[in-house]
Amino acid sequence: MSDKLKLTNQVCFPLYQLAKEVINLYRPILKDLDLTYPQYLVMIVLWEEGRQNVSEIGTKLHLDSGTLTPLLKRLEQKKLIQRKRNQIDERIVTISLTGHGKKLREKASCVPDQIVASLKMTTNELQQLQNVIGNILNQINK
Amino acid sequence: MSDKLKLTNQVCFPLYQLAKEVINLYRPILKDLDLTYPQYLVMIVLWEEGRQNVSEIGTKLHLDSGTLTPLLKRLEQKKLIQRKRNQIDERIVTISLTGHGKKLREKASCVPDQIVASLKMTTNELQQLQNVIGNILNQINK
DNA sequence: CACGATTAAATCGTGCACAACTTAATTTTG
DNA sequence: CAAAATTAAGTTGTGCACGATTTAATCGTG
Repeated sequence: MSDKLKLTNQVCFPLYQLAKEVINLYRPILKDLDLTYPQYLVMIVLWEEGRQNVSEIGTKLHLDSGTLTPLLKRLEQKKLIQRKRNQIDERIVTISLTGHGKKLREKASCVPDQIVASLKMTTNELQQLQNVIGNILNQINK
Repeated sequence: MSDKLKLTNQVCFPLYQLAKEVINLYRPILKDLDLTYPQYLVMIVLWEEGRQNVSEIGTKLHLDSGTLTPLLKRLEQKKLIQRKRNQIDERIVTISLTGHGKKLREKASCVPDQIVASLKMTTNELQQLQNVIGNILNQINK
Protein backbone atom coordinates (compact mmCIF):
# COMPACT_ATOMS: atom_id res chain seq x y z
CA MET A 1 0.00 0.00 0.00
CA SER A 2 1.32 3.43 -0.90
CA ASP A 3 2.25 5.93 1.80
CA LYS A 4 -0.60 8.14 0.77
CA LEU A 5 -3.10 5.34 1.13
CA LYS A 6 -1.64 4.23 4.42
CA LEU A 7 -2.10 7.77 5.69
CA THR A 8 -5.87 7.45 5.44
CA ASN A 9 -5.83 4.57 7.92
CA GLN A 10 -3.41 6.51 10.08
CA VAL A 11 -5.90 9.36 10.30
CA CYS A 12 -9.26 7.59 10.40
CA PHE A 13 -8.34 4.99 12.97
CA PRO A 14 -6.90 7.53 15.46
CA LEU A 15 -9.98 9.68 14.90
CA TYR A 16 -12.27 6.73 15.65
CA GLN A 17 -10.06 5.94 18.62
CA LEU A 18 -10.04 9.48 19.98
CA ALA A 19 -13.82 9.80 19.75
CA LYS A 20 -14.20 6.55 21.69
CA GLU A 21 -11.72 7.66 24.35
CA VAL A 22 -13.37 11.03 24.83
CA ILE A 23 -16.75 9.33 25.29
CA ASN A 24 -15.03 6.96 27.73
CA LEU A 25 -13.85 10.04 29.66
CA TYR A 26 -17.47 11.14 29.93
CA ARG A 27 -18.72 7.71 31.02
CA PRO A 28 -17.72 7.70 34.71
CA ILE A 29 -18.56 11.39 35.10
CA LEU A 30 -22.00 11.03 33.53
CA LYS A 31 -22.62 7.85 35.50
CA ASP A 32 -23.08 10.08 38.56
CA LEU A 33 -25.97 11.71 36.70
CA ASP A 34 -27.23 8.32 35.44
CA LEU A 35 -26.77 9.52 31.85
CA THR A 36 -24.96 8.20 28.78
CA TYR A 37 -23.20 10.63 26.46
CA PRO A 38 -25.99 10.66 23.83
CA GLN A 39 -28.55 11.11 26.60
CA TYR A 40 -26.47 14.00 27.95
CA LEU A 41 -26.47 15.60 24.49
CA VAL A 42 -30.26 15.42 24.38
CA MET A 43 -30.47 16.98 27.84
CA ILE A 44 -28.15 19.82 26.77
CA VAL A 45 -30.36 20.57 23.77
CA LEU A 46 -33.42 20.64 26.02
CA TRP A 47 -31.71 22.72 28.73
CA GLU A 48 -30.54 25.30 26.25
CA GLU A 49 -33.45 25.42 23.82
CA GLY A 50 -36.44 24.07 25.73
CA ARG A 51 -39.30 21.86 24.57
CA GLN A 52 -39.16 20.60 21.01
CA ASN A 53 -40.11 17.75 18.68
CA VAL A 54 -38.26 14.49 18.28
CA SER A 55 -37.27 15.47 14.75
CA GLU A 56 -35.87 18.84 15.88
CA ILE A 57 -33.64 17.08 18.39
CA GLY A 58 -32.71 14.62 15.65
CA THR A 59 -31.69 17.37 13.27
CA LYS A 60 -29.50 19.05 15.87
CA LEU A 61 -27.77 15.87 17.02
CA HIS A 62 -27.81 14.07 13.65
CA LEU A 63 -29.75 11.15 15.09
CA ASP A 64 -32.80 9.47 13.55
CA SER A 65 -35.98 8.23 15.23
CA GLY A 66 -34.58 4.71 15.29
CA THR A 67 -31.96 5.95 17.74
CA LEU A 68 -33.95 8.68 19.46
CA THR A 69 -37.23 6.92 20.19
CA PRO A 70 -35.73 4.30 22.53
CA LEU A 71 -33.27 6.83 24.01
CA LEU A 72 -36.10 9.25 24.80
CA LYS A 73 -38.15 6.43 26.31
CA ARG A 74 -35.26 5.75 28.67
CA LEU A 75 -35.04 9.43 29.64
CA GLU A 76 -38.79 9.35 30.23
CA GLN A 77 -38.45 6.29 32.47
CA LYS A 78 -35.90 8.23 34.51
CA LYS A 79 -38.50 11.00 34.86
CA LEU A 80 -36.19 13.54 33.22
CA ILE A 81 -38.43 14.32 30.26
CA GLN A 82 -42.04 14.11 29.19
CA ARG A 83 -43.24 12.83 25.79
CA LYS A 84 -46.54 14.20 24.57
CA ARG A 85 -48.34 13.90 21.23
CA ASN A 86 -49.20 17.24 19.69
CA GLN A 87 -52.98 17.90 19.85
CA ILE A 88 -53.06 19.67 16.49
CA ASP A 89 -50.76 17.35 14.55
CA GLU A 90 -50.91 13.88 16.04
CA ARG A 91 -47.79 12.73 14.17
CA ILE A 92 -45.59 15.02 16.26
CA VAL A 93 -44.25 14.11 19.70
CA THR A 94 -43.08 17.04 21.80
CA ILE A 95 -40.34 16.49 24.33
CA SER A 96 -40.19 18.68 27.43
CA LEU A 97 -38.19 18.65 30.64
CA THR A 98 -39.73 17.61 33.94
CA GLY A 99 -38.86 19.47 37.13
CA HIS A 100 -36.38 16.72 37.88
CA GLY A 101 -34.91 17.13 34.39
CA LYS A 102 -34.50 20.88 34.80
CA LYS A 103 -32.97 20.43 38.21
CA LEU A 104 -30.34 18.03 36.85
CA ARG A 105 -28.83 20.96 34.95
CA GLU A 106 -27.17 22.28 38.10
CA LYS A 107 -25.63 18.94 38.96
CA ALA A 108 -24.41 18.66 35.35
CA SER A 109 -22.78 22.09 35.34
CA CYS A 110 -19.46 20.73 36.56
CA VAL A 111 -19.22 18.03 33.87
CA PRO A 112 -17.33 20.14 31.27
CA ASP A 113 -14.82 21.19 33.96
CA GLN A 114 -14.01 17.59 34.69
CA ILE A 115 -13.71 16.73 31.00
CA VAL A 116 -11.36 19.64 30.34
CA ALA A 117 -9.25 18.40 33.22
CA SER A 118 -8.97 14.87 31.82
CA LEU A 119 -8.36 16.15 28.28
CA LYS A 120 -5.35 18.06 29.68
CA MET A 121 -5.71 20.72 26.99
CA THR A 122 -5.57 24.50 27.22
CA THR A 123 -8.41 26.73 26.09
CA ASN A 124 -6.30 27.64 23.09
CA GLU A 125 -5.69 24.04 22.10
CA LEU A 126 -9.41 23.33 22.49
CA GLN A 127 -10.27 26.23 20.21
CA GLN A 128 -7.77 25.08 17.60
CA LEU A 129 -9.16 21.56 17.69
CA GLN A 130 -12.68 22.93 17.37
CA ASN A 131 -11.61 24.84 14.26
CA VAL A 132 -9.83 21.88 12.67
CA ILE A 133 -12.80 19.57 13.21
CA GLY A 134 -15.27 22.23 12.12
CA ASN A 135 -13.40 22.76 8.86
CA ILE A 136 -13.32 19.06 8.03
CA LEU A 137 -17.01 18.64 8.81
CA ASN A 138 -17.79 21.57 6.54
CA GLN A 139 -15.68 20.13 3.78
CA ILE A 140 -17.21 16.66 4.02
CA ASN A 141 -20.75 18.05 3.95
CA LYS A 142 -20.05 20.55 1.19
CA MET B 1 -22.55 28.11 31.53
CA SER B 2 -19.23 29.88 31.10
CA ASP B 3 -17.61 30.23 27.69
CA LYS B 4 -14.83 27.93 28.75
CA LEU B 5 -17.25 25.23 29.80
CA LYS B 6 -19.32 25.65 26.68
CA LEU B 7 -16.18 25.13 24.62
CA THR B 8 -15.89 21.55 25.87
CA ASN B 9 -19.25 20.70 24.33
CA GLN B 10 -18.26 22.58 21.21
CA VAL B 11 -15.22 20.36 20.85
CA CYS B 12 -16.46 16.97 22.05
CA PHE B 13 -19.72 16.96 20.12
CA PRO B 14 -18.08 17.84 16.78
CA LEU B 15 -15.43 15.20 17.46
CA TYR B 16 -18.12 12.59 18.14
CA GLN B 17 -19.93 13.84 15.04
CA LEU B 18 -16.85 13.75 12.80
CA ALA B 19 -15.94 10.20 13.85
CA LYS B 20 -19.48 9.07 13.03
CA GLU B 21 -19.43 10.82 9.65
CA VAL B 22 -16.08 9.35 8.69
CA ILE B 23 -17.33 5.86 9.54
CA ASN B 24 -20.44 6.67 7.50
CA LEU B 25 -18.13 7.51 4.59
CA TYR B 26 -16.61 4.05 4.89
CA ARG B 27 -20.00 2.31 5.12
CA PRO B 28 -21.06 2.26 1.44
CA ILE B 29 -17.50 1.62 0.26
CA LEU B 30 -16.97 -1.28 2.66
CA LYS B 31 -20.40 -2.65 1.85
CA ASP B 32 -18.95 -3.75 -1.50
CA LEU B 33 -16.51 -5.89 0.49
CA ASP B 34 -19.26 -7.02 2.88
CA LEU B 35 -17.32 -5.50 5.79
CA THR B 36 -18.10 -3.04 8.57
CA TYR B 37 -15.45 -0.53 9.65
CA PRO B 38 -14.37 -2.51 12.76
CA GLN B 39 -14.25 -5.69 10.67
CA TYR B 40 -12.11 -3.83 8.12
CA LEU B 41 -9.73 -2.77 10.90
CA VAL B 42 -9.32 -6.40 11.99
CA MET B 43 -8.65 -7.42 8.38
CA ILE B 44 -6.00 -4.69 8.03
CA VAL B 45 -4.22 -5.94 11.15
CA LEU B 46 -4.26 -9.49 9.77
CA TRP B 47 -3.20 -8.42 6.26
CA GLU B 48 -0.28 -6.41 7.59
CA GLU B 49 0.84 -8.55 10.51
CA GLY B 50 -0.46 -12.05 9.83
CA ARG B 51 -1.89 -14.64 12.19
CA GLN B 52 -2.25 -13.64 15.83
CA ASN B 53 -4.25 -14.13 19.01
CA VAL B 54 -7.57 -12.49 19.83
CA SER B 55 -5.92 -10.51 22.60
CA GLU B 56 -3.16 -9.22 20.31
CA ILE B 57 -5.79 -7.89 17.91
CA GLY B 58 -7.61 -6.43 20.89
CA THR B 59 -4.54 -4.61 22.13
CA LYS B 60 -3.88 -3.09 18.72
CA LEU B 61 -7.45 -1.98 18.10
CA HIS B 62 -8.36 -1.24 21.74
CA LEU B 63 -11.24 -3.71 21.67
CA ASP B 64 -12.03 -6.34 24.29
CA SER B 65 -13.18 -9.92 23.83
CA GLY B 66 -16.78 -8.85 24.38
CA THR B 67 -16.54 -6.93 21.13
CA LEU B 68 -14.06 -9.11 19.28
CA THR B 69 -15.45 -12.60 19.87
CA PRO B 70 -18.75 -12.00 18.05
CA LEU B 71 -17.05 -9.85 15.39
CA LEU B 72 -14.51 -12.59 14.68
CA LYS B 73 -17.29 -15.18 14.53
CA ARG B 74 -18.93 -13.09 11.82
CA LEU B 75 -15.66 -12.87 9.87
CA GLU B 76 -15.34 -16.63 10.24
CA GLN B 77 -18.87 -17.15 8.91
CA LYS B 78 -17.88 -15.11 5.87
CA LYS B 79 -14.92 -17.50 5.40
CA LEU B 80 -12.43 -14.62 5.68
CA ILE B 81 -10.63 -15.91 8.76
CA GLN B 82 -10.06 -19.10 10.70
CA ARG B 83 -10.25 -19.44 14.49
CA LYS B 84 -8.17 -22.17 16.06
CA ARG B 85 -7.36 -23.01 19.68
CA ASN B 86 -3.66 -23.15 20.41
CA GLN B 87 -2.49 -26.73 21.00
CA ILE B 88 0.02 -25.77 23.67
CA ASP B 89 -2.09 -23.21 25.55
CA GLU B 90 -5.74 -24.04 25.15
CA ARG B 91 -6.86 -20.63 26.42
CA ILE B 92 -5.50 -18.92 23.33
CA VAL B 93 -7.40 -18.67 20.05
CA THR B 94 -5.26 -17.87 17.02
CA ILE B 95 -6.82 -15.98 14.14
CA SER B 96 -5.50 -16.52 10.63
CA LEU B 97 -6.61 -15.46 7.17
CA THR B 98 -8.19 -17.91 4.76
CA GLY B 99 -7.32 -17.80 1.06
CA HIS B 100 -10.49 -15.83 0.53
CA GLY B 101 -9.47 -13.43 3.31
CA LYS B 102 -6.02 -12.88 1.79
CA LYS B 103 -7.53 -12.36 -1.63
CA LEU B 104 -9.87 -9.66 -0.34
CA ARG B 105 -6.81 -7.46 0.26
CA GLU B 106 -6.55 -6.63 -3.43
CA LYS B 107 -10.18 -5.65 -3.69
CA ALA B 108 -9.75 -3.51 -0.55
CA SER B 109 -6.69 -1.70 -1.87
CA CYS B 110 -8.78 1.06 -3.42
CA VAL B 111 -10.75 1.82 -0.23
CA PRO B 112 -8.35 4.49 1.14
CA ASP B 113 -8.34 6.25 -2.24
CA GLN B 114 -12.11 6.56 -2.13
CA ILE B 115 -12.07 7.78 1.48
CA VAL B 116 -9.46 10.42 0.73
CA ALA B 117 -11.64 11.59 -2.14
CA SER B 118 -14.72 11.97 0.06
CA LEU B 119 -12.72 13.62 2.86
CA LYS B 120 -11.66 16.25 0.33
CA MET B 121 -8.39 16.84 2.16
CA THR B 122 -4.85 17.20 0.88
CA THR B 123 -2.04 14.92 2.02
CA ASN B 124 -0.71 17.83 4.03
CA GLU B 125 -4.00 18.41 5.78
CA LEU B 126 -4.27 14.71 6.54
CA GLN B 127 -0.81 14.70 8.07
CA GLN B 128 -1.63 17.74 10.20
CA LEU B 129 -4.83 16.12 11.42
CA GLN B 130 -2.94 12.94 12.22
CA ASN B 131 -0.50 14.95 14.33
CA VAL B 132 -3.21 16.87 16.17
CA ILE B 133 -5.13 13.70 17.02
CA GLY B 134 -1.95 11.84 17.91
CA ASN B 135 -0.92 14.55 20.34
CA ILE B 136 -4.28 14.58 22.10
CA LEU B 137 -4.35 10.79 22.39
CA ASN B 138 -0.86 10.87 23.89
CA GLN B 139 -1.87 13.57 26.35
CA ILE B 140 -5.04 11.76 27.45
CA ASN B 141 -3.19 8.49 27.99
CA LYS B 142 -0.21 10.12 29.69
C1' DC C 1 -63.68 16.11 -1.47
C1' DA C 2 -60.85 12.07 -2.27
C1' DC C 3 -56.76 9.87 -3.27
C1' DG C 4 -51.83 9.80 -3.76
C1' DA C 5 -47.72 11.81 -1.74
C1' DT C 6 -45.41 13.26 2.14
C1' DT C 7 -44.18 13.54 6.91
C1' DA C 8 -43.26 12.09 11.95
C1' DA C 9 -42.43 8.71 14.82
C1' DA C 10 -42.14 4.02 15.88
C1' DT C 11 -40.55 -0.64 14.91
C1' DC C 12 -37.41 -4.27 13.52
C1' DG C 13 -33.01 -6.18 12.64
C1' DT C 14 -27.92 -6.09 12.58
C1' DG C 15 -23.71 -4.90 14.53
C1' DC C 16 -20.51 -2.35 17.61
C1' DA C 17 -18.89 -0.94 22.44
C1' DC C 18 -18.32 -1.75 27.01
C1' DA C 19 -19.15 -3.40 31.83
C1' DA C 20 -19.53 -7.32 34.59
C1' DC C 21 -19.18 -11.91 35.07
C1' DT C 22 -18.05 -16.88 33.85
C1' DT C 23 -15.28 -20.68 32.35
C1' DA C 24 -11.32 -23.06 31.65
C1' DA C 25 -6.45 -23.29 31.30
C1' DT C 26 -2.05 -22.02 32.96
C1' DT C 27 1.17 -20.01 36.18
C1' DT C 28 2.76 -18.81 40.62
C1' DT C 29 3.94 -19.74 45.02
C1' DG C 30 3.61 -21.49 49.74
C1' DC D 1 2.69 -30.60 44.34
C1' DA D 2 -1.67 -28.31 45.42
C1' DA D 3 -4.19 -24.16 46.26
C1' DA D 4 -4.48 -19.44 44.91
C1' DA D 5 -3.78 -16.10 41.44
C1' DT D 6 -3.69 -14.87 36.84
C1' DT D 7 -4.81 -15.05 32.04
C1' DA D 8 -7.59 -15.73 27.56
C1' DA D 9 -11.62 -16.01 25.61
C1' DG D 10 -16.42 -16.33 25.90
C1' DT D 11 -21.07 -14.89 27.69
C1' DT D 12 -24.66 -11.77 29.15
C1' DG D 13 -26.90 -7.50 29.36
C1' DT D 14 -27.47 -2.57 28.20
C1' DG D 15 -27.38 1.05 25.07
C1' DC D 16 -26.14 3.46 20.73
C1' DA D 17 -26.18 3.83 15.48
C1' DC D 18 -28.18 3.12 11.32
C1' DG D 19 -30.78 0.95 7.39
C1' DA D 20 -35.23 -0.52 6.09
C1' DT D 21 -39.83 -0.79 6.79
C1' DT D 22 -44.37 0.29 8.99
C1' DT D 23 -48.07 3.03 10.81
C1' DA D 24 -50.74 6.81 11.15
C1' DA D 25 -51.64 11.54 10.29
C1' DT D 26 -51.54 15.45 7.32
C1' DC D 27 -51.00 17.78 2.96
C1' DG D 28 -51.54 18.69 -1.89
C1' DT D 29 -53.70 18.44 -6.07
C1' DG D 30 -56.87 17.03 -9.50
